[in-house]
Amino acid sequence: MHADVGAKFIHPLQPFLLSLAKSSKPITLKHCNQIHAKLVVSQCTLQLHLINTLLSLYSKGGHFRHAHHMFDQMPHRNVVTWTTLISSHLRFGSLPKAFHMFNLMRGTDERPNEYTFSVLLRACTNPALLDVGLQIHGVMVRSGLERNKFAGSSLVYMYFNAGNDVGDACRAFHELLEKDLITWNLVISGFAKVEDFNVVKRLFSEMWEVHGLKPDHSTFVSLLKCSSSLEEVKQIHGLASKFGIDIDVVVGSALVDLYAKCGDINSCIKIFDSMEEKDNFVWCSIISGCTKNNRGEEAVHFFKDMCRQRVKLDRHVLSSTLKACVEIEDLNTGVQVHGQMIKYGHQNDCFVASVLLTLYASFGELVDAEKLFKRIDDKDIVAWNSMILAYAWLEHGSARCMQLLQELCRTSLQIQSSTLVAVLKSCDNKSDLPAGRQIHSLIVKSSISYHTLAGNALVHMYSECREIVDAYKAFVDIVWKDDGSWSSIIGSYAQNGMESQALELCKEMLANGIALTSYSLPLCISACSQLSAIDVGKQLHIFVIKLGYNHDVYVGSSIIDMYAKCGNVEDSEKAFGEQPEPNEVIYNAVICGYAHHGKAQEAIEVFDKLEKNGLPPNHVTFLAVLSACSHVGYVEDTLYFFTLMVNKYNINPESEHYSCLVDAFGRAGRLEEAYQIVQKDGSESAWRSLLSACKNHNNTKIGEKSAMKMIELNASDHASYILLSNIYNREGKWEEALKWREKMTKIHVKKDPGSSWLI
DNA sequence: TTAGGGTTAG
Repeated sequence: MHADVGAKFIHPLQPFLLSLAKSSKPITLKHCNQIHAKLVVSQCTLQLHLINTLLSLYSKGGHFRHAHHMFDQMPHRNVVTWTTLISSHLRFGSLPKAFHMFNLMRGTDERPNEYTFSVLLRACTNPALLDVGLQIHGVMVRSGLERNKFAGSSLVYMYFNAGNDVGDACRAFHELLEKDLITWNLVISGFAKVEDFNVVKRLFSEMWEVHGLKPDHSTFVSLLKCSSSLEEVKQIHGLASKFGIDIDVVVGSALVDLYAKCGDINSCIKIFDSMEEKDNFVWCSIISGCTKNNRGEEAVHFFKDMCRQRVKLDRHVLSSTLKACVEIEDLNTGVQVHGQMIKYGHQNDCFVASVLLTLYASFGELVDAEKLFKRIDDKDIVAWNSMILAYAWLEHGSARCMQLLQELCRTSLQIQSSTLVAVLKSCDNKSDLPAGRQIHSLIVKSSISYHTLAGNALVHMYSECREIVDAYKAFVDIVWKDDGSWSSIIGSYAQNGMESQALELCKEMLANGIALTSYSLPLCISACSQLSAIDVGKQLHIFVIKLGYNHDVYVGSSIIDMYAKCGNVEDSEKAFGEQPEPNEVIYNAVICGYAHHGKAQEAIEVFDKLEKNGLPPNHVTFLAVLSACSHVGYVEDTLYFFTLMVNKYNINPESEHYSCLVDAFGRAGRLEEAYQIVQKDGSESAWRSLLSACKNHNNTKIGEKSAMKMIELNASDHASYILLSNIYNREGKWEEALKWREKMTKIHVKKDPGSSWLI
């Protein structure tokens, strides 16, 4: 005779202990020890129900070793003691120890009850543990607890999550002797996970209308989980309001998330604002919801609100905010978030650090990105992908990408197709072709070559490496060609001098039922520009209007450029005038057009307009306006814009900018000044401009220097030899002239035959 | 006294 001698007697500590056990707050070790001491002092250590409660307090507070130690010291144990400790092992993540305990228990007189089975089955919720779950099911049948409400509903849960057939879960559900709300919710959630909206709706009606069980927040969350359209979300939202559950923090959070996924950001914000209680989930949902709907600024705004309200930030909120910073290119807020990461101890968290790494890398802060990557605690495949992508953005980053890929192969992580796609992005130069081919073979080996994304990346890589035949082969291999696949191959042809073939592919794409998009349209339109194919260009322009892409800046700028290059300045101007919100790319296109047509005055006027609209001109804008001015011999204007670029806009002049300046001075015959400028830059193109000016102004002295320099920089360029020999010819220095012509033949440099053609 | 369902991030 032993245990629970005072079981019927209610000890003064019991209500207190129970209230602690029911509380959701974890209890400190000190507090647990104090209670333990009180039980010892009041000689209650033989009252098993009190000791069991204390055991569960130790376990729930995370004081696992103390719980285990206490268990070892206990002279008497009942089924509750064993179940509590098994649950404690599972809470701590040790499945083998939990099952070991279960086996030890079966060696005693204590029989497992419905709670014991429930705890064990809850641990078997992944397919790898289905066998274990089946064994427990067998033991349960022998215990006669299979149809028990608790044990049986855990069986339903196990089959939904670990099983491969919802039929097993349904059978377990129908066998149950008693079904409560939680049991119904389990089966509804099970079908919601497999996105069977019709079954979910039928179960919902049966539960409420036939069995009279009132749905709760959990039921609605499952209903929301499998709704896919805005209409369905609105329906469920209405139903939840009827039951008065729409204000629940969990349902509200799910609603915010789903409205965002359906693109109805206004409803999201409305629900968010109406919620009295806001937890981290809902803050995270609103922040990521805004980001998903291209409202990154608002996402950042919500984050700052959250900080002002001194809400504790978790890893979900931090990573969502950082994602918004990446989208809107907001480094300042990103740095603030970094501060908060350190404050809350999340600086080495994989989810958070991976996005911060991407943000730093996108601003070229590679050292910071690398530091973050090195410190990430348990790097997962996404963290590796982020770092590979960071290297891929670098110029000549392929070697580092390949090195990282090798390191990754040495880990136990499974490489994803996105990993290889990231490495392929770094192969953007002819010299990267061997690396690109290596990745191609890896893609074939890992049988993802038929994946659309991997195939598109291969086409793009071969195109960047100027291997058009291989690009086309990779394109042919893609089983499901999407808009991206077609755009990649059209771009590949258009950018490698095969514009008419690009337009043929465009026709083929349309015949295959793939519509023109904002990606493929600019490529096709610019192919027309190169070919001066104004008729096709006009047809594409009609498509643009029909499909509603006329306000897209990429499409718009390609149209402006196409008309200008085809010689139709009026239509180019008209297309410009139709842009509601022109950005700098649109302005650049029109300025370039004027430059092509020698309309310097108009180019300058558009430049002024751009500045007045508060848009920052970039290096392309300056190249356009400088070339417009230099072509017509506006020396002072060219100099003015060059100075403006350097002094006001802090743009470092590139060789092309210097060449324009040299060209302007050269055309005006101010060759000494031009010569001074060329020496500042020293590029081939600047010397070329100077040489051609010398030829036009018969300047032998500087011309000779320029040609020599040109030959030194590029010995295989025929132009310098010819220009030099022409200069000597004009001077009457025939022998010199002949010498340079002979030199040219010797090193197999031949003058390109001139060519011109029109469609 | 032990147990079961739900929402968020890269």
